[in-house]
Amino acid sequence: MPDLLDDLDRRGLIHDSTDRASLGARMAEGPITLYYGCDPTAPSLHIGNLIGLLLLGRFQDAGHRPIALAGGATGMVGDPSGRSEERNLLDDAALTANVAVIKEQMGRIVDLDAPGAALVDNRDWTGRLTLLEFLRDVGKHVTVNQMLARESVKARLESEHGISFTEFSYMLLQANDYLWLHDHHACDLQIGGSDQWGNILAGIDLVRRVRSDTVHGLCWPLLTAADGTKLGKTTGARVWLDARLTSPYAFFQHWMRTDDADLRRFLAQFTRLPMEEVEAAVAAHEEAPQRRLGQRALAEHVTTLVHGVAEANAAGEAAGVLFGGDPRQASAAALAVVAQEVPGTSLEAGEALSGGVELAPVLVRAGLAASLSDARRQLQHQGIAVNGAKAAPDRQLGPDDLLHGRWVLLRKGKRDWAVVDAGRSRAAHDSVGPPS
RNA sequence: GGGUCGGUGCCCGAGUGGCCAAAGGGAACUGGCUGUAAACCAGUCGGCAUUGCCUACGGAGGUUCAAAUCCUUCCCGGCCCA
Repeated sequence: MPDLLDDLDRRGLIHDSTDRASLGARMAEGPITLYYGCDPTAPSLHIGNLIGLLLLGRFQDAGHRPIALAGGATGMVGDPSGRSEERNLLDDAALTANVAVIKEQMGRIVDLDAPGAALVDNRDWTGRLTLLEFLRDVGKHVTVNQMLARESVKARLESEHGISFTEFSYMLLQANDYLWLHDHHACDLQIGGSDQWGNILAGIDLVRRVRSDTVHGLCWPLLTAADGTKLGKTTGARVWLDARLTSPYAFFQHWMRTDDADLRRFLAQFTRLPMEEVEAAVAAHEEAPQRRLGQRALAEHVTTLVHGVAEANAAGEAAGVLFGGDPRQASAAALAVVAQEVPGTSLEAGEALSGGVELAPVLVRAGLAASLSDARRQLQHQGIAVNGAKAAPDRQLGPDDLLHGRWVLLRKGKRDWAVVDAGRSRAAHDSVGPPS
C-alpha cells in the first residue's frame, strides 16, 4: 500500500495542508480520526461533495476513522465562503428534511457503520449551546481582527452586499465543531475544499488555544472544469446525487461528456481506481480518443459508486442504444431500458396519433423544451429529431412513428433524449422538473 | 437616528419620460465542423400567439396620452455622520 498522502498528492487532492510532515508522522503512528462536513443547503448533495466523501473512504481504506458531519446547525446560519451575497435561510422543516437526505447519501458513499466511523449532526451539540456559553467558550478565543482578515469576509466587506453578523459568525460555529469532535471523538484532522481552508484553520486555532492540542487540516483544490467553469454543473444546473433530481442516466451522461483534458484528474479524484489503473485508462484513451473509453470508464465508476451497479449498467445500456446507431433498429427490450432511463411523457387524452399530434407541446412535457416558444424555436432551428431523423418545423407525430407499437424517441440537439410512451397513462409516468 | 448613493432579465451591467422585452459581456440553447470532447464560425436566448397581445426593470400607490425612467411611501443594501 503506497503512502496515503503521496497517493493523494498524485491524485491532485492536496491543495493545502497544515504541516505535512507532522501530519504524516501522526498518521504513521496509528489511525487518525478525521471529519468532513456538508451543510444541508439543498435537498441533495451534488458531485462536488463526492470528492470529500470519497476522501473519507480513502482514509478509511488506509485504516483511519472517518466522521461524516451533516451541518444541521451550520446550515441554519449559512457559510459566506465563496458567496458574493447573503444566503437565504431555510426554514426548519426544509432543513430537517435535507439533513435526512444528506445523511443517507453520505452513508452510501462511505461505510459509516464500520468500527470507528461515525455520522454526526452538529445540531446535536450546537443546538443546546447557549449564547453566553458560546461567547465565553468560543468567542473569547478569537479576535475579530483575525476574522476580518479572512478572504471570504474581506470580499464581502468590500462588496455592496455586506455580510450579516449571522454569516460572519459561521466560522466560529465550524471551529466549535472541530473542537467538539476533537473532544468527543478524538478527531485530529478536518478535510474540505479549498474554500473551506479559512474555516478549517479557525478550528485548528481554537483547538490549540483551548486544549493546547495540535490538530490538522487538509484541503483539495476547489474543482473547476478545464474550461474554467465551476465543477458540478451540467448545462448550467447542478448534478445531484439524488436520483429524483438527476436521473442515473443523466448522471452517467454528465461524466460521458467529460472534456478530454479533465479525464486524468476526474478519474483520479472521483474514482477509487488505483493510480496505476488511472494512468493506464488515460493512456488507453489517448490511443483513440474518439472511442471515449476514458469517459466511459469514468461514467461507469462514478455512477456505480453513487447509484449502484444495476443503475449504472442500465444507464450505460440506454446510452448505447441512443448513441450507437439508428434507434429504429433497436429491439423492444433495449427501448424498454431507454424508456426507463430517459425523461419521458405519454400522450394526453385527446391526442390521437391517427389524427397527427403537434410536436411542440410534447417536447415541453418531455422536458426537452422550457416553453412552447422554446419548442418552436428548436424545431425552427432543426434541433429536434424524431426516432433519429431530423424533424421539419411542421412535423407531426403519426401512427407510423411508433417503434414496436409503443414508443417514439425524441432528441434535442445532439444528446438530449426523451421518449413518448403511448402505452402508459401519463399520470404514472411524468418524471420531469427538478428544481434548479 | 441623520445624510447620501443604489436595488434592471440566469449572472454582470448599460439605459434616466415615448424609437425598451430593454445596449454590451458572460452563461445557456441550436446549427456547421467533430469523437455524446475542445476550439472555432453562425443563429437564438421573458411568455403566449406565426408580425399582435400579455408579463417584466425591489414592493405598493400616483402623475402622464405615454414610466425601468418623474412623485409618494414601504422594504433591502453600500458609504458618510451620530
